[in-house]
Amino acid sequence: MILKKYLADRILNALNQINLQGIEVAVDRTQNPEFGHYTSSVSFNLSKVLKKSPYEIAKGIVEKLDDPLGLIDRIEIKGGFINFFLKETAFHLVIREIIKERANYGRSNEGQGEKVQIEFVSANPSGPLHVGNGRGGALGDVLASIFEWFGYAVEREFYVNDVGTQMNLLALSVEARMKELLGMPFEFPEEGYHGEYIKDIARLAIENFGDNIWNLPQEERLERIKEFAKDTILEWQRKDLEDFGIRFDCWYKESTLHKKNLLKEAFDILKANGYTYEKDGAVWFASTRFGDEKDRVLIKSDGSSTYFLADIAYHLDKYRRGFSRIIDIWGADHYGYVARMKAGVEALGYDPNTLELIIYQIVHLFRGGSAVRMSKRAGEMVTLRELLDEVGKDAARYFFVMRDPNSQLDFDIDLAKTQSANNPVYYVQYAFARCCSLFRQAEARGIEIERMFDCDLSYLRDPLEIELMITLEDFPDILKNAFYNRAPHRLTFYLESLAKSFHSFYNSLRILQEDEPIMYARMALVFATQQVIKNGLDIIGVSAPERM
RNA sequence: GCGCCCAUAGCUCAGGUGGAUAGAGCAACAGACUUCUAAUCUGUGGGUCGCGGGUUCGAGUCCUGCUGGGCGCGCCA
Repeated sequence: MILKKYLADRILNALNQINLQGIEVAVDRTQNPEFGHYTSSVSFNLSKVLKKSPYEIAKGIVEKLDDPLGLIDRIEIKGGFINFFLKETAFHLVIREIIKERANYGRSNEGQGEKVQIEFVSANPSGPLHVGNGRGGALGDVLASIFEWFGYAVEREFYVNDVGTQMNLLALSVEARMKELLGMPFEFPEEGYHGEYIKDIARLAIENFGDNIWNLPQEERLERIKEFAKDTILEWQRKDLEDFGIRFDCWYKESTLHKKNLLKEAFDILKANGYTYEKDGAVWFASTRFGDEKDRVLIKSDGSSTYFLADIAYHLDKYRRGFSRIIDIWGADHYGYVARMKAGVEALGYDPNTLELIIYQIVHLFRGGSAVRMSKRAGEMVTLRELLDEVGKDAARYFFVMRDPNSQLDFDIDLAKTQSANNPVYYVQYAFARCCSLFRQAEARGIEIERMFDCDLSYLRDPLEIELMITLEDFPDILKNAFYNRAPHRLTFYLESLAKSFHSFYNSLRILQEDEPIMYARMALVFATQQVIKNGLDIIGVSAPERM
């Protein structure tokens, strides 16, 4: 980014001299070496305003262009594009920058410590996490890291729906399985949870409670079973997420909202603002006034509140906790709630633009080339735990963030498991391990590794070296791109291209050798590469193994 | 029926704010290890960017109408 920024600044400077301010200048990498290292198409954008041809404008800009650091070798104007050919010394600045910044290369403080909350996963405590939760988890966690890299104070939060009929159903389901295991007559609840894990909980519950539980009145017994089942499942989820590399700053329980009387408070605000009305014995929220398709019920005719009201209360609480930006990450099946949620916060009096809803599409698992069938109803979901046990944390995280959240994800379990070139995770990790191995080798040979930090980089001039340096230069830009577009997958694509660049370089140019000036310069390049791969993998939450 | 997402090479997918000849991985084929890790590299072939219009210097990208697939449209949670 330092080079692109430098060139953009040069153009801005030149535009200033012809009295043009506030223009957005983009400088990009080129696809074709014929067009130089970097290019800008500003002249096309200015052509309308200035009523001159792009070529004339480009010429005007180039005439006024300065080069205080002396990085530009030559400039060509082709069809209005301004093509920059840089001297090799320009790219050496990138290496210097990385050596200076190290683990901070790519960071920015533009968030200035602003408080941001990202809420994700938030699975119901009615069963183990499934693979869909894995995608939401990886996406949320990586986005959170990216926000941190941009200087935001990020809180990761998990919302626990520990209230409502589903919890009662859970208790009834477990109780039934307990009776079954004990050989007692039992009746399985109509809409109960059928998964095998219910039997596991039942087994644990029998162990935990002993025979005494059956002496309690049913209501109390179910209450105890409910608490036990919920805690057991939450513990499973917490453990799964930890093994998945995710640690939440806060597990926020819905029951807390009730204890703090926040549902009533939120309701009163909506009412006071005139957005509620009664109809058919229920109380409604006029969300259509904020663009929702239809109005929504807040309080049902039986007097109980809806899940939606709890959600409004929850968001009220989020704002009160001082977050200036709130991000909810939801699966595609929750898309229908986006409009009403936005309407909710707006009706509470907050700027709906500070609430961001990120929707990710569903995950399909593939094994042996065919889709793995899953049925939520029958409780036949592939759990996150099973996936983790099978493919490991690194592959799982990488694969989940590998795709645009807007696209459905085909997760190829076989591919994630292969320890070969086909697996992009290994490909990237291997590049890192190679760097490490090289420094081990250097150490074994008694090479004074430290000398690379202030060596003469002018020996880096091979096209493969230049290409690698240009790729390294790109990292902060890619990160910015991933940040602004909430698109972590751009990072995985970048890392693969960086690894590719490195492997090509490594394969055809000798690093450790007799010629010391060349050796140290190349070692510095390897060091920079190693650092950037590490930074990228850190953000994704994938390990960078020193040996493979 | 309505809303949203998706459609790019045989397969899986990249292609912020419109920029030059649309890219990568896999698969296929042909090559490269006495030398720093071959979990690597080099080369070849492969395309009506779902279809039709439109906007403009320029469209895979923006608008519009279709087609096909996914998700959602409860006083469920």
